[in-house]
Amino acid sequence: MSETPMNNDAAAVPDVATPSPIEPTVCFADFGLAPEILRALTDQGYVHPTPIQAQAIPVVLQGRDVMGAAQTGTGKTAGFSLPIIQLLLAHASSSMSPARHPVRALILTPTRELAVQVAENVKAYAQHTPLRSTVVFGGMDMKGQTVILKGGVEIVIATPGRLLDHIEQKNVSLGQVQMLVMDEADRMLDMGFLPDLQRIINLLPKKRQNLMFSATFSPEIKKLANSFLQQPVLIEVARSNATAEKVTQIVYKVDEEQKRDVVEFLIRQRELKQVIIFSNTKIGASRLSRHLEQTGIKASAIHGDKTQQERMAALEAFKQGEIEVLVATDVAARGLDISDLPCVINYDLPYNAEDYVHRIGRTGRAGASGDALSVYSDKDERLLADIEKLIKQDITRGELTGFAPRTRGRDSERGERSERPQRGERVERGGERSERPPRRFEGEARPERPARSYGAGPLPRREKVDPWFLKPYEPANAPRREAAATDTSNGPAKPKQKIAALLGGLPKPAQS
DNA sequence: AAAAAAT
Repeated sequence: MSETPMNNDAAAVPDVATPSPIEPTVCFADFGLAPEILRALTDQGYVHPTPIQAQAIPVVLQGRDVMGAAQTGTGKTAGFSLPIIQLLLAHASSSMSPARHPVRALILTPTRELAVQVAENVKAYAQHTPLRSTVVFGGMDMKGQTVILKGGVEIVIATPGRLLDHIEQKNVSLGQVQMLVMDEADRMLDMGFLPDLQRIINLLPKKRQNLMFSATFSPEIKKLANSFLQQPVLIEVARSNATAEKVTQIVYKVDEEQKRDVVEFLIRQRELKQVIIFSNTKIGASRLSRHLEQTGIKASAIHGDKTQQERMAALEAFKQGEIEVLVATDVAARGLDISDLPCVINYDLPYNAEDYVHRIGRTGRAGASGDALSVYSDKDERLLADIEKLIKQDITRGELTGFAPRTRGRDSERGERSERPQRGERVERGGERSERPPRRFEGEARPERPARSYGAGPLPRREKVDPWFLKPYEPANAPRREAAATDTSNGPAKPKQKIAALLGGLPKPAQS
């Protein structure tokens, strides 16, 4: 409910149309929220809180720390931002002076997109209040962010790295922060943000309210919670590893080379107009997206090699319905506010079984039904077994009735050619794509490839290229991030092993 | 074995 619904048409049912039948009907008006906040909620047509909101809002208003187990789409964002706004409102200043607008609430998120979404929600909820909020994240010019920070804001939503950058440059001070939110804390640990988190937390006043949200409860998360939450109230909405019951899951076993065509077939057969396809690799996402476009399906890729502008443009185009297919890496698996999709497709089975749950959590939300389709091949049997073990259910094996594997004559050459990574090939830019007519490479050399890349003569036979070769060269002995290492006595992203040490020298469990 | 994030 806090999350903006995908379909904004008037006929769309609000996320929370049906309050739990056991509970008496609760309204936002029952929480004693300020009229300005209720007005913002009314503006958006929200009346009834989701379960997590109903639980979290009163607890946060009491000033208690919270450990929340909830995924995106449960209304978590409103669950913490509404009471935060309410609490800050009690001492809001209407003065224009920056000094009167110190940062009082800090919300940290693992990914940039999530930060933007949370910020949009906060802004909407606080629109009738004098509270100011802003979002800071990497990949964008610092200047605009700096101006806003220096102007004074009460609520900052940030990804950790860029926030530290601003702190170091004295663009922002966190000495007055009263409330800290760590959203998707498990994800932040996975991504090696712990050292950054520690540095940020060290800059906050000791006396503050802490809210931590996590989709899973690994031992690491529990340690983190113990280290900085004070007698937290545990709020749990749905079991973290439970798959939504309304999601119909089907897996299709196909030849590895056919995955692409099968995905295309599924999109056409089901006439999918809003679907996310997950790929395990950035390059795979780009290629599949390009292939779909060549077959006339409006598609775009989103992953970490895209510029921030491209990522935001793709997301927006998808939300607007300008593109039908968003091919994504796991940048979009969690947190991203793309929900209520009728269908999600796994082009690759995720290496982490848990990610499967997160991926298919994009569909079948709020009582709606959804389909999660996956294609896999022989070599993925193990991954599938892991997934089924985690979700404790067998997934239906689907039959591809009507799918005609392409018997390619010379056509196969085109297929292979466009699939192979080209030397010097870059991830395609979002902008030029729409203007580019579908192209075929009927065996001819791509015009833009410089001939000297391969020297004179026929193209060398290309063996199966490992995409990692296409990464920029990094000397193995480069003294990477040494400064950061000395600073925190912790290197970069070495999550699991270092966590115990960071959390205060807990005795290591005796195991190898 | 990959991806995400500060540059």
